[in-house]
Amino acid sequence: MVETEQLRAQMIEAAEGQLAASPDFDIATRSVCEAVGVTQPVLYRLFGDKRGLLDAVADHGYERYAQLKAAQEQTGDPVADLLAGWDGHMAFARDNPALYQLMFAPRPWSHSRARDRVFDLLVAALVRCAAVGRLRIEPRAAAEMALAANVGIALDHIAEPARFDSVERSHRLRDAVFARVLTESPASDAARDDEDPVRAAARRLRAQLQLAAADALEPEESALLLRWLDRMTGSGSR
Amino acid sequence: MVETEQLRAQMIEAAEGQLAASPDFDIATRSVCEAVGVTQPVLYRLFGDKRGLLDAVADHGYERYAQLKAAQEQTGDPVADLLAGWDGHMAFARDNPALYQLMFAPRPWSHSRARDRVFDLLVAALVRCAAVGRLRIEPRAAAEMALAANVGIALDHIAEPARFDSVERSHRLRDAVFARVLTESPASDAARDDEDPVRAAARRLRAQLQLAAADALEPEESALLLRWLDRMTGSGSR
DNA sequence: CGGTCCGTTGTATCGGCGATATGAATGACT
DNA sequence: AGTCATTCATATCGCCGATACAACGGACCG
Repeated sequence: MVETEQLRAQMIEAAEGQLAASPDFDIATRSVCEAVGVTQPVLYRLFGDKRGLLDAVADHGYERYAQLKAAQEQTGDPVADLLAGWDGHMAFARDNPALYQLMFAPRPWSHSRARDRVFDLLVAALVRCAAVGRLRIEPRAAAEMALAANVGIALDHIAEPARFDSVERSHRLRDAVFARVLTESPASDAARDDEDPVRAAARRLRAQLQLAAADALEPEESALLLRWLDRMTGSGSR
Repeated sequence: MVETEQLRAQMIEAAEGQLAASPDFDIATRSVCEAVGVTQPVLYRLFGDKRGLLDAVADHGYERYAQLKAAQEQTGDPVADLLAGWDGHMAFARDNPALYQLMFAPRPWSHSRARDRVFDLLVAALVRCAAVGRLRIEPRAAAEMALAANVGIALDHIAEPARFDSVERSHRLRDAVFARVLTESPASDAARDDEDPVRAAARRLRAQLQLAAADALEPEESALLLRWLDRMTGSGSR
């Protein structure tokens, strides 16, 4: 039944369109079914219930989000990519406010992993920064900070789109977060004065290993090495 | 008609209680009316529609928020009050997730000014910091950054309460924002440059310990540490 | 003191919603 | 060709937000 998958896609697309058009950020299952010419039980067979449909819409929103990110993160400088990623996130929220809220605002009983996948995308971008020695803290901790701040300012902007200095506000918060997350200059000198240089070197090696596995080591050896590096860098958060 | 205002308060209280108990962060007007023994038209006369009721609940939530803030922001150090305000905001979100989302998540056509009043509270706290020369940027710009970041990490925490290092995450973002917002040391102090960094760090750690106890230390150890920090920061300058 | 008028309340109901039971229809497999 | 499982459409249920309407009650005025 390939047609089933096409029908799923059609209903998700219709739901997303109606969600973007709806002023109250909500849709009716009846309306979605009528838009694609099927009856309600079809929806409940394909998605379980309304929440299942919304989860599918949120996951589909991640697909477009990932495409937008993949289309623009191609610079050689990972730090520039990171800053551009913040602005791209804001642009996505501005262009799809209802979908954005569906993806990033807490919904009870939501099974959508859209936010986690965006988190993983951000972690990858931060690991690329760590590989060139520009990251000061663990990538996952940095991603938690940056994503939370980005979502916060984006929801703020959705709630009050009348503000004129929204870009400046966004950049002020962005720079504040990344000033604490990133190092000032390219770490040709890897050692910061107030930190253990051994620890910094270990962190950099771990980032490199996350980007590309070490060919010279067996998988078991790599796993043990990563555990050692975790202990050396004191990463409490998984 | 004083009874009208009492009825309003009763309905708001009932709505807030049912909102906190409801797992889907939603309430039914019928249920609220039954809880206080009135019929539905009464609700629509007092609040206009369901959104009016929710706006009233959000504004009432601000009252409790303001009481919580007024109860704890009484230290002499405005910077310590600011940091404590961040943690108090997180505690409010943790204890009232549904109410918090009602107050701070974007709701279409919402006329509640709860968020703006919280913003004003934050501006006032930042102005007090500026009064002692600790603020680097304009209070309103600083409040926009801090509130957006605080809401972002709070909503993140509501969505995934299973995280264990939530306090560390919150403090990381908090420190990142305020590091850009605040100056390192009192600007009125002429000898700012030759201030002992150890003393500054000790002062900062003492402020941290006043906000939240150190989990890694025993109570006796924390007490001894506080005495040491008092000696390190006490005499000498200001 | 009594009548009229206006605001308030309760009853009943409307239209829409999410979700589902149930019989008809379709297609595959034996 | 017949049987069975799957899928679909009709009809419906229960709940919700919101409202029309008439009965009730008190205030004001003659």
